[in-house]
Amino acid sequence: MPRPSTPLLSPDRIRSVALEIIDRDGLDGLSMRKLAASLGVQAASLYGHVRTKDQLLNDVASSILSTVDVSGFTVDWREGLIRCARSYRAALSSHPNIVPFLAYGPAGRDESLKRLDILHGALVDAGWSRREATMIAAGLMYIVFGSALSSFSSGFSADPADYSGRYPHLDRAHLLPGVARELDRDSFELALAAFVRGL
Amino acid sequence: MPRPSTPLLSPDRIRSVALEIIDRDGLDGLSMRKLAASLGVQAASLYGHVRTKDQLLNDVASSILSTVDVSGFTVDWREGLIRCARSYRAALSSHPNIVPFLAYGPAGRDESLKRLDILHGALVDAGWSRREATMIAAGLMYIVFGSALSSFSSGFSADPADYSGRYPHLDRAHLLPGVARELDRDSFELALAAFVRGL
DNA sequence: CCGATTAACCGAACAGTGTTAGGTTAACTC
DNA sequence: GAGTTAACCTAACACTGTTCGGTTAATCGG
Repeated sequence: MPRPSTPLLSPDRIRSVALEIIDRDGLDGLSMRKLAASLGVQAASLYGHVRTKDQLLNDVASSILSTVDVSGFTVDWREGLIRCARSYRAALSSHPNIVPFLAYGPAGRDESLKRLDILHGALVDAGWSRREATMIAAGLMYIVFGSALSSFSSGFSADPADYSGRYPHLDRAHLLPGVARELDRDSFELALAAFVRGL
Repeated sequence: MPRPSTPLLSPDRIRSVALEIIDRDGLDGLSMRKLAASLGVQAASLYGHVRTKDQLLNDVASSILSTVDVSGFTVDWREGLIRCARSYRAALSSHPNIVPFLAYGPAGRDESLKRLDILHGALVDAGWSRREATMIAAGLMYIVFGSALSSFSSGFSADPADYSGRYPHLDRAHLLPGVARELDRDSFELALAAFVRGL
C-alpha cells in the first residue's frame, strides 16, 4: 500500500488502540506487530508516528494520569489528600494492566509532576514544611500505587486446597477472588483513612 | 562439552547468579543466554534445572521474601506491624530491580503467604475481626510495595532546568537524587507511623 | 567388571520481539 | 506540471524464550 488518501494513523489513534489491547490482553499482550494489525497497518509504519515502544507506553500512561483530579484542596488539606488519592486510584484501577509498567520507569512524567506540584504546594500552604510535604506526598503515592498493583487480594487462588492446612489463618482465602474488588476498595479506604488520620 | 565430571549447574547457583545479574543490569538485563554465559554454559542447559524463566524469577523472588522476618509480634500488634513492614522493605530495597516483577504476578508465592498467614493470625489474636485483619495487612503491603517501587524520589532528574518555571513548588526537586535514599526511608517511616497510629 | 540407564550438557532451530533501511506512491507546494 | 514531503510497504537484523535430538560421562544392577 502506498500513501493512502486519508492517513490511517495518528498518535492519538495509536495510543487509544494500544490502550485497548493492554486492557484486553495485558501488558505483555501488546506487541508492535499486533498493534499495527489492529490498526490495519504494518509494524514499521508505526515508527513514523511513535519514537519507540517505551515512549508509546509512557504516552499511554500519561494520558491516563492526565485524568487525575487534584483540585479538591479548597476545603482542607486532609480532605484534599483523600480526594486526590481517590482520583488517582480510580484512574489506575480502570486500567490495571498498565500499572506494572509504571513500576519500571521514573516518575518523571509530566502529567504526574504537574499534579505532584499542586499537591506539594497545597501542603506547604497548609503549614507543612517542604520536606514534610514531600514525604506526605510520597506516602500518599505509596498507598495509591501499592493498592493499584493490587497484587494482594486479586492474586489469590479460588481453590480452597491451595490454603487449607498449609496456612491456618488463611483458610478462607479462597473466597477472596469473589469479593476482591470491594475488598480492595475497602482496604484502600482503610489505609488512606488511617494514614491521613495518623498524620 | 559432554556431561562434566562435577555438575556445573544447580538450582541454587542459577538463582544466585540470576539475582546478581538482575541487581547489576536490571530486570530487562537478564536473559537466559546471558545467564547461561555467566555460568559457563549454553542457554539450553538451564532448562534441565529450571522449568521456565518466569518460574526462575518467581524462585528468586521467593528467596528474597524468605528473608522477611515476621516474628516481632510478641510485644504488641502495633510494634509487630512496624517491625514486619521494616523487614519487608529491607528485603525489597536491597534488590530493587526485582520489584517490578513482583508487580506482575499474583501474590501466591509460598514465602509471601506464609508470612501473611502469621501476620493475619497475630492481628486476629489482637482482637481485630478477620476482615479487618485482612484489610490492615493489605494496607501494610500497600505501603511496603509502594515504597519499594520507589518510583518517587529516586525518579527525579538531577537537572534543575527540568523543573524550574514549569513546576513552581518543585523548584528544588533536582536536589532529590542526592538525598533520595534517606528521603525514601524517611517517607516510608512517616507513612508507616501515620498508618499504624491512625488505625 | 560389564551393560544398561540416567543425567548433564551442547548445537541448531523455531516462532516471536523491537527496530531500521530503503523503496514506492500518493498528496501537497510552488 | 515538477519537486518535495509524508505515509505506507517489504525485508532484514539482532535479539528473545524455548524445544528437539544428539553426545558423553557418571551411576547402578548383576
